[in-house]
Amino acid sequence: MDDHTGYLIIKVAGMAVPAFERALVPLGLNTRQVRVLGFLHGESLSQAELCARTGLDRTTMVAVLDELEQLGHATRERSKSDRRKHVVRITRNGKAAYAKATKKLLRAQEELLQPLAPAERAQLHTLLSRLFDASQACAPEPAAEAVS
Amino acid sequence: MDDHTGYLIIKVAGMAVPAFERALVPLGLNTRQVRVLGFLHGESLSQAELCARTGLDRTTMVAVLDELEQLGHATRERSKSDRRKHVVRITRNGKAAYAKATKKLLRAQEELLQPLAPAERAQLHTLLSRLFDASQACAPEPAAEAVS
DNA sequence: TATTGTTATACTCTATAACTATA
DNA sequence: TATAGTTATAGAGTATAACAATA
Repeated sequence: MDDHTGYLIIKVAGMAVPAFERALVPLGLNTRQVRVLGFLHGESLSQAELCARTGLDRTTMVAVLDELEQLGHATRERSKSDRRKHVVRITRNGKAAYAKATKKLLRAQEELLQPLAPAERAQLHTLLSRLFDASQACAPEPAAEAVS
Repeated sequence: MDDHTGYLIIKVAGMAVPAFERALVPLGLNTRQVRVLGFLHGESLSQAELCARTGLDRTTMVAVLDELEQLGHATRERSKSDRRKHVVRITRNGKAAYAKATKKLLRAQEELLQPLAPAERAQLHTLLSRLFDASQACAPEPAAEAVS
């Protein structure tokens, strides 16, 4: 069973996940927090919209935003147009942290892919993209809108 | 961040894991059980040796073997040479179940890799092998011996 | 004293349901 | 009635420690 491609994918991912988590430890962040910050980089979103984009459920999102707020990387305030919603914004500190995190993650990825030549990395990327895109084509999600 | 290779690997693995688990549902098995059965296919091993090969810890192994024993796929008996050890053997039923499971997993893999042409699948396999082997070369584990 | 298998415990993740406030 | 956010709770999964039997 160990020589199957599907098993290899899972094994390599099993190496990647802790590598990325480790890379963020010096910043006091985890990958979930960085992922949420990434979606806030360009626009402010409600928690429900963040859930739709990240795939996290709303109870998890509450915890992640509690953490990001405490770190000073994001803020929550009531929406003026719909007072049920919280507008989540990334702070200046949050943007700086996200930039640092991106660099750390890229370096971790470099290390992970180091056994491959540049052309091979591009090949791998293309092949994985094809697999991922094919699965996304099956279950299309409507994009969420930004909020004021 | 979504366009990074490391993230793609994790995403594709996130598709593969539930696909494999789903493929085994009709057999009443999970991937962990099948993985353990695979190591028993050729030889009988103690629980500690199974742990060394599968990477599962010994408390988890107890639970997995309880399940396999109840399903009639494996047996435990005390080793004659060292009465602390349990010799774990796969049964005839267990071998049959493992054969069926392997077919199911292969079919699930076929489906997962269906977006790629045969040559591309081979390419993907080679690239992932290189990444996996490189990581294994860093942390070599001594192989466990069989037991009577 | 160390090792094997076992049990008990705790801790993390995740999923569900219930509650509030707003619409 | 439905939605957004929150809280509480229960379940699976995993890791740690303690224990009995054996070496």
